Amino acid sequence: MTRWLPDARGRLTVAAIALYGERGFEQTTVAEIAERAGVTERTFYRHFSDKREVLFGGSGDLQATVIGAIEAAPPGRAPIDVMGDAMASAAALMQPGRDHSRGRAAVIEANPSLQERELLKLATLSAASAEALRRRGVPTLAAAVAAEAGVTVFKLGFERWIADSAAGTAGDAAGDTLGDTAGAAPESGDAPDFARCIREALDELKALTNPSR
Amino acid sequence: MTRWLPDARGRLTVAAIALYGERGFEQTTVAEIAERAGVTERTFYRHFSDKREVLFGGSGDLQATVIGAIEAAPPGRAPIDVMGDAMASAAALMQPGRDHSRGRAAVIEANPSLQERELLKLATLSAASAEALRRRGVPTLAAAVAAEAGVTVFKLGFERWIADSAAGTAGDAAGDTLGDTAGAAPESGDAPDFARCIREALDELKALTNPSR
DNA sequence: GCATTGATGTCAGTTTCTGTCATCAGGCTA
DNA sequence: TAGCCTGATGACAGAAACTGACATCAATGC
Repeated sequence: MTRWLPDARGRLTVAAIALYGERGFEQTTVAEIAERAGVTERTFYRHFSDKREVLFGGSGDLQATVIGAIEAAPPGRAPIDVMGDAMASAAALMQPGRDHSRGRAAVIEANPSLQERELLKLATLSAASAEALRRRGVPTLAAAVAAEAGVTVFKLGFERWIADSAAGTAGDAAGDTLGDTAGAAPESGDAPDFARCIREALDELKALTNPSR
Repeated sequence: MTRWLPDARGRLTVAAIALYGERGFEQTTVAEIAERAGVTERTFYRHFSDKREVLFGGSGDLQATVIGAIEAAPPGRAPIDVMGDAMASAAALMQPGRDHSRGRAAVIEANPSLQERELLKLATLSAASAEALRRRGVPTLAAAVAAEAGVTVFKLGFERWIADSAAGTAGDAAGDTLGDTAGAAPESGDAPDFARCIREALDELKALTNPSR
């Protein structure tokens, strides 16, 4: 007979996201999260370093995927394309969890203190990616710039992936804060493909820095 | 007769930086900062939203300078150069406070929670810069990318400006984590010029994204 | 003179986060 | 089977970060 229900960490994550969404991050106490998950407040802090970290439990996996993809890239490939491919492969893993990602992003967007944490995670990812590129022989500055570009592409692609396309019926183009409406949703009503969003963002970034051809 | 000593905010800032440097950020309590500044803890929180914010009191001025420079730039100038000039003009204002900046940077580098705050400030600066570029007629995506590049250049230039060149006698080249030793210090023993560091970083970034010529 | 204002003090209270020790199911070994 | 770890959790105390409410009183303006 088990002494406790399994996967306390998972229950804490679910409870936290639900409560943050229902009543807001600041209006939720750790004690409430713990209670809904059926554990003690102390147990929350054994699984997560603080109240924000519970929203970023997947960042380790994300980084591992990206770094692995960089290391597995063919030797001759340009750094920026290595980054693009790596981000696209991470995106593919996230594709099934689009609803989860949307809810999470909405919570983060509403709270500067969560944005801080997200920026730190992305900066860490960028630094680790640059280091991985360097191990492939890319010079220091070029590696840092390519890694930063890759993270930027990830952000841009994520925004498009998450953007409310085909939420209701067809023809809803309101709330498009990014200027032009993108493709990336072949059939109206389907969820857009994250990896494709990233590749599109990368192409546009390339066109921008190399307008001649 | 004045009821309180003037400039409580300034005294709090000085006290905080001193204590954070002496015994570390986490080992310092707000009560200690307030005591050294001759005020109560409550007054600290009237001037700064939290314990970290006291290190970022100048970020408002920095952003105002950058945005002002963007708006004052000649109409035809390329967005990336507008950003470079804007960052250089902000750098000029910071030049006299190099020692202060170094101490502050050391404290931030040692504390992830302060790095978070710094990343948020820089992201805010980037977003505001992009908005200012957009008001000049730069398309949305190009504005965002140029602004991001400008902030990156600021970071790179700052690292070089702060790097320990000519601390003791001549010929000390240890601790150079950035690969090649930069110029930017015409006479050995002088503090490097921040604006020049930024222009150099910008030139290298340009060379990187446009290797052909 | 006198009311108003604004920066600060005072104090109680909530919440976040940490250190420490106790508990006890499951697994391992004799 | 008995007995000893181990690891995850509970229980509890406490420091420190922050907040809200009200009081104080020099300076300012009428």
